[in-house]
Amino acid sequence: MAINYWLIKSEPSDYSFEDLKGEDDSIAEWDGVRNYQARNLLRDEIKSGDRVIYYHSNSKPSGAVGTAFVVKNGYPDHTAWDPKSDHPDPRSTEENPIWYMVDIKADLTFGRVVSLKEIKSTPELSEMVLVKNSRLSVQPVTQSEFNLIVAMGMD
DNA sequence: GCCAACGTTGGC
DNA sequence: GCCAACGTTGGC
Repeated sequence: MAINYWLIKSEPSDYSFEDLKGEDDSIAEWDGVRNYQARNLLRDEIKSGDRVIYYHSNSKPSGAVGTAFVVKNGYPDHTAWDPKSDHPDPRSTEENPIWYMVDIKADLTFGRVVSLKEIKSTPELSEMVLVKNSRLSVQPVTQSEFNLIVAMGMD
């Protein structure tokens, strides 16, 4: 089965790509997503083996900084029912989870940031969800968009 | 720090 | 089911 490509956003002051690389095996739970559109992707669409672009939002400059692999399919986000977590949601329970997450493992580290400005000024990338709906924190990208951004980041 | 765009909530 | 109010995201 063909793999799919995604882009995930994080504020580096919250959780950066370097933080991910600092985890055991460079693997982390991608928790805390509290948006239904993104949740549906995490629960239903994003599968182990898929590749993701890691994007730093609210940064200087904002942009893509590396890639990661999905290493675990969607499963309930247990931080939702932990009142001490950063993103508690009392409506979500172990019996009836609302929110989902996947596990990701850092892969390529770009030699430079592929900035949002550069993405916006690249005609081949003008259809990206990132450009059209800047708020979705987990979003699909095409294989050609993925490959082009990697090529730009690794050149 | 400002604020536009967007998603969610809740009154009716 | 509409929509105003509110909260959040994220570029700038």
